[in-house]
Amino acid sequence: MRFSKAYIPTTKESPKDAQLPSHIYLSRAGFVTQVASGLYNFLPLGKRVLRKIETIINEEMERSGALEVDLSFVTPAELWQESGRIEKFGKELLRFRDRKDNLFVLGPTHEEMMVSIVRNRITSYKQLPLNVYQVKTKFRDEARPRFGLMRAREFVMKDGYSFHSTTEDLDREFDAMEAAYKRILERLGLTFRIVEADSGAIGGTGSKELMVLAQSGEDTLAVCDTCEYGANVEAARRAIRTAIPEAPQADFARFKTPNVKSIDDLSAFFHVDPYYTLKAVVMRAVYTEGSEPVCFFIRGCDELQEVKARNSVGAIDLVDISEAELRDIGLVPGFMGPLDQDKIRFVMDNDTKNATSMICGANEADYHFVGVDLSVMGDVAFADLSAVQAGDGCPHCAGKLLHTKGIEVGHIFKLGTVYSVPLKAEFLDENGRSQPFIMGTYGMGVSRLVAAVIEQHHDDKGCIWTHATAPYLVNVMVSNIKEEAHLAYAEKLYETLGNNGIEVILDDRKERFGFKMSDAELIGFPFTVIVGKELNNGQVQIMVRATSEMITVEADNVIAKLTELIG
RNA sequence: CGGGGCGUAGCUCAGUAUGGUUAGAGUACUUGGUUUGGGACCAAGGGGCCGGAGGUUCGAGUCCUCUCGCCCCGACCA
Repeated sequence: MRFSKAYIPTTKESPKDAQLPSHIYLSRAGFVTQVASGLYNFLPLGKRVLRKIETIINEEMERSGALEVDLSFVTPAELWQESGRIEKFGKELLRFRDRKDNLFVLGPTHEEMMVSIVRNRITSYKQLPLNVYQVKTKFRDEARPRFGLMRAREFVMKDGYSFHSTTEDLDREFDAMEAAYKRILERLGLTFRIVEADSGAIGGTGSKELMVLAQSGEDTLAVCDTCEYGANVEAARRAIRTAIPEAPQADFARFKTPNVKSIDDLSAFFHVDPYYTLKAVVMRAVYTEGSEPVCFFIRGCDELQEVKARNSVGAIDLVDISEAELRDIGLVPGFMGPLDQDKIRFVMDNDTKNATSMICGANEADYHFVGVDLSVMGDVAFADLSAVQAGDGCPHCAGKLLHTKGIEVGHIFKLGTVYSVPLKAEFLDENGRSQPFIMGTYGMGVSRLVAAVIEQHHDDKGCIWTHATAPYLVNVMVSNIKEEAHLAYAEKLYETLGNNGIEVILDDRKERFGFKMSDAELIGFPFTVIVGKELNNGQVQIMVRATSEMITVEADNVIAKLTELIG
């Protein structure tokens, strides 16, 4: 491609709405333009990057035996009514009617459609397993699209679905998909972690997220500094604590603690480590039908992890509750404890099981119990409720957990029969009995990956594409096109590189050196060959974008050097 | 969906508190000339329903009401 013939509208100014590096640079360098909230146009460069990612995904899917399909973007609403998700998705589903007044939705994901193409066609265990996928535009009418391509309403996703007759076979495929996804991200040149994720309300038996590590990531991860363990904080576990503060000496007693309400107050009042205090957090748990207040007890040194708390009671949501409401129930804010407490449902953190020497509220204004032995609690609900903190021990090795930020670019999920049962998608097993398909689902955000590459690879000058994602690997830049010898050399180099299968662009624009250099850096081609005045000495320079290195090479040795650099 | 902010040239923004020449700058664009290794300079041009509707006024980019759009924080996000 010749730059002079290309359509690459670069700008000096960033769009005022852009915040993230990926959004700023992808706009400034002419990869995308915004159309409306959460809607983007891909210009020629952006489209090339998108296609490169898709190609790698397709190659790895082919390699792992998955079959590509392409399902209708517009899907009949009946399918969504059948699965019950039309209510669950709510306003995120963009609905509309056709001329015959039939209701349709734009597909936000394709579980229903995928099940529909398989059911009644795959009817025997002999036809299983099956793994089908597509790379397709999706639409979710997000309440708040943001961060450019990172959270758009219209986006490109690879979504795959596998169908199995046994959970063992699902496990095998799940592992195969994890390996395939890992290869895809490695080929793209990204630094990532595969982490354990919250399976959430959808149930299923396991899910993992693929997280591209970047400061701007929306998810917080707990990762081990020694082994491969990593988890979304929503699902992170930690080793049983070994460094335990010295226990306070106290017999069980009811102690007057006037106006001592917070953990800090309590800890200061008794000169005791917060580890030995019990924190009460009351929230209203909202269920599909109805709601109730629930009290979660954790150690004073811990923080409640809301997703874990929500899962522990099977709620779909937890909302804050006012002190006035607590009083109405008969609770005493600041002095709540689990002993002799029958006003509301409560759940205790696993780490409080059999805890001794504890201080907790006495459910009476200005009184706490000290020297509490929680093993007396016996048969109450325990669950993992607390948030993993930086420095906590890894559950798999002796390492420490650290917090880091990640961009969720993939999510693989063991669905089990969550969709096949309501959609009545069944096959006959070896014994001639009808069974629902056991399913897995494997998603990857293709357009989000475009942004993720830049979030992870940029500097203050612009994009730094990895070799596999670059719109063009080599930019041949003619410093001054009026120098006929320079232009002629560049033309020849451009042609030769192209003939050698290297994706190359020739910057033959009638612009000045600085202008073209800035564009090369903003766009982020991995290598720019500068053909300019050095050519008079028989030399050219290669700028390596990632390192800003300038390599001077003999003019007739450029291809060899580039080949070496590309590796 | 709650809270906050912003809509003026292709883009980035002044101008709006206190209504009053022909609505500005930078950049981008067109033409001519000079320049040519880090977003050049000179000159001459084109480009605006001041988001939209209604109102107040002799007069509205500016004041009032309504509306639409976009961004940020939060809630939400199989």
